[in-house]
Amino acid sequence: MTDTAVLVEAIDRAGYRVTRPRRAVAELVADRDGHFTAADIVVDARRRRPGIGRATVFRTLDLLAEVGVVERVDLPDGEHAYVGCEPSHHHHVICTSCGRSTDVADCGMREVAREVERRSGYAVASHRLELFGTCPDCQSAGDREP
Amino acid sequence: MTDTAVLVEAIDRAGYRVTRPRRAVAELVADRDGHFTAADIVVDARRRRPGIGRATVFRTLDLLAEVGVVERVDLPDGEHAYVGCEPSHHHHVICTSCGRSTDVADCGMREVAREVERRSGYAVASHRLELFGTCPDCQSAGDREP
DNA sequence: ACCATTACTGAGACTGGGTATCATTCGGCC
DNA sequence: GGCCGAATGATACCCAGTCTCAGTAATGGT
Repeated sequence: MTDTAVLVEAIDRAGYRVTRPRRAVAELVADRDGHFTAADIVVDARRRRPGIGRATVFRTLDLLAEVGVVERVDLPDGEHAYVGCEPSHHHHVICTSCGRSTDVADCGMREVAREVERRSGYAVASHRLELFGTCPDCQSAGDREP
Repeated sequence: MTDTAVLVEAIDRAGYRVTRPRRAVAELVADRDGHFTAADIVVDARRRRPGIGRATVFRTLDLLAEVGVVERVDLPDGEHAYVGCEPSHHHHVICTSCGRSTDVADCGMREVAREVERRSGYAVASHRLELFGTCPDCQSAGDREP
């Protein structure tokens, strides 16, 4: 969960207008804990902020992603989702049990990429890494009631 | 590009029926060089093998993925695509210029995953890694005509 | 070679995510 | 307060992927 103000400020700082609908979407995103889909936010919006159009939700999520305070991830089942995050290069570990996600720094990916370049001859420009597993909370919960 | 026979045999070996439409899709997949989408194959099929239903193409691609001779990847733009590959754990480097892809072994991902576990407390169960860059051919082509 | 079983197929309807259009509104600067 | 263009929302639309179901054909047994 991120703070609404951070999201709004990122929009502002990037030179985009801070409008009522964008504020509303930012708030809904901030209230989310783990990963969420555009559809989730659309539902939230319909319930808690009627009057906000579907298209606007999609546009605002795109915007938040562009601004770097939210990132698109692909779940193992191929579904597109978003997670709130800090605007710097990093990856995500996603809990397959509760959906929460945590940012992690590069953790040696630089070396892996270099090794791949050496072996394949490719000039690696970017990569996408997503890790899936069980978060600490769900691990202890699982231990107690298996 | 993979050999049609390998694809067909994988289907057979897994206990599925080797039917005419499946053979046809396998052939179209084998003829593809880089990554391709389901839509690509649907188009190919309509042109070169009229009579094969859209649903069948999707079903067969799923099947090939399940059998492990083809893998689903997510392109940087979020598009779902497939690449032909050997049936073992590995990752892909995808050329953003020509679309060709190459398999690469783990290259130290084990260590990265362990490091992530240490830092985040998550029990990492699986990961998805895709690398994007320029393949050797496109690099030298780019050097010549920039 | 024939048959029976049943997995597989094709056509088309359907769903759901995402985008395009366009008249209207409203944020932000003067 | 007023202007102007960016942003909005309603809706139509598009495309990927799935479901349904009656018809078909690949296997395995004989």
